[in-house]
Amino acid sequence: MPKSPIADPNEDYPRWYQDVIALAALADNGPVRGTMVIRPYGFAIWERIQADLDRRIKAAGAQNVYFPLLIPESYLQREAEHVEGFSPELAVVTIAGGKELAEPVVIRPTSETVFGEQMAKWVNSYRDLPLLLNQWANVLRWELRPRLFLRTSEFLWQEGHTVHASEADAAAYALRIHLDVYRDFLVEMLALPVLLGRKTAEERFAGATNTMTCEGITRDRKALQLATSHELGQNFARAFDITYTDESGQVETAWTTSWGASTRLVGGLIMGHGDARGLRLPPRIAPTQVAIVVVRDEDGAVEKARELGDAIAAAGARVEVDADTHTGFGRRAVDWELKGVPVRIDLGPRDLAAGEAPLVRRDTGEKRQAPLGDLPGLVPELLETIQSSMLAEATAFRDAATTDVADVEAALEAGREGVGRIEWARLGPEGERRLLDEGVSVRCIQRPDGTVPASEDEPDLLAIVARAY
RNA sequence: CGGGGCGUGGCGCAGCCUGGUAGCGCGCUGCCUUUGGGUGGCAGAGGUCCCCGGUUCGAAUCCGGGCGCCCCGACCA
Repeated sequence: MPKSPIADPNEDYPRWYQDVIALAALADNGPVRGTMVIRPYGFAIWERIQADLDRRIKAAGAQNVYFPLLIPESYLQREAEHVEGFSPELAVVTIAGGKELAEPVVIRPTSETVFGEQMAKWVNSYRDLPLLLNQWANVLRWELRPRLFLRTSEFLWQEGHTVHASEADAAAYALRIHLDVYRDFLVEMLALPVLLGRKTAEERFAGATNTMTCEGITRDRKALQLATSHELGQNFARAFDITYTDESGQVETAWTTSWGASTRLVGGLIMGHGDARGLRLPPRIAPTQVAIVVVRDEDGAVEKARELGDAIAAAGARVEVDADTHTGFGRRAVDWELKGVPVRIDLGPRDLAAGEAPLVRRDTGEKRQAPLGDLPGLVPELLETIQSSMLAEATAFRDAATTDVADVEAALEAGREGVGRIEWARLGPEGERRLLDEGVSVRCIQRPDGTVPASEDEPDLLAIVARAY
């Protein structure tokens, strides 16, 4: 058993994720409080997340655009709840070009307002609708308490902004994004089981009429909001005068939505799957899926490793050959574990002589001997096994952390320890505030079958309560 | 803003109480050794001890003032 450079997760969870992040060499703290420098390996993970999400967003019909970083302060002020929600965390530029600006500009905390202003110009007729836009951009929120990846002041995300002719159409589209883009991505790619539902009025996005969430569970049994979709009603359409002429010639106010997912997903991935030895990446998102570690450069092991690597790559896996033999084997083995690479193959003279090599799973640690010739056939299959096994493990973990309860005090207890599930009718806004006082929040309300309710007033709804990052 | 703590080679820290040549581990450079789970050895480079002022023959250490950072809580994707 090698010495683990990472703290025992059972000892001190709050420190643990920092260690996992830092030691796995994904990111550093930035030069300004709360900002973050993402290293090449961390960014490779993000790029795969971004590429897959982008593909799904386009499949849902949205187009990519790019909007300004700086927003006139007056834009924010047009929607009362929105300003109120974001004012405390705005960074405001008051001087530019050496002169005091007539009107300060804020660095975007989110772009509803600039999109609103512009979309009003682009929407004239019902024929222009729906208008489905998305942008990949960085935004800034001066957070009181930043945490690497989970809540940095500056973060990179995707924000979608859409305009619709009717409330029903807007609601349907927000839900479609929520399920087909976010939920499917989280489950299929990141192997993270998610709790779906609506936010309570207390937790809703500033300016939204409905906020939907995908809540993940971290290994320390806290909730983490991984993605959200908002129905904005006509709040922004009214504030920015987004109107259209309908088929009968009537001028109507439109309905808008917005939805986003950020670099927090990398944090969610780390927190959802990491263990005491570092990252564990689900194969579909892993930049490198297979590391072939050359033990010693003897008997042509390096060449053999490259040939094997090519053969496995040809079978469809992302392979890296580690021929850095002047670094000790143990150190390199630990490095690949830290980086969470799903499969490792050790190749040295002994294996070449025997014609078989150790095939090691990162998720379970399981090691088995496999004939070299079989590897190109075995590996892709093994990667899929790991992918589904990690989802099953995370799901079982979440279920084991979840307790059904029947009253507020029990919900508080369950929420402190993990996830509590209680009938929303029994909790209610008063119960919610009681929990909030103790650091436990209602993460979402959902139907008994786990689907997203159309309103808070449906019968039999359940509230999911937990501590949150 | 409330409560704790810390500023000493790149990183992590000791030294401070009781003033007297600035140390340790990791990392880095070179050579050798070892490579199958974080090898071992030899040699070496690298520091305005956060800043300003004071006390003193002498300050990383004592005194006064300032600045910065981290952790816990309140705000939040």
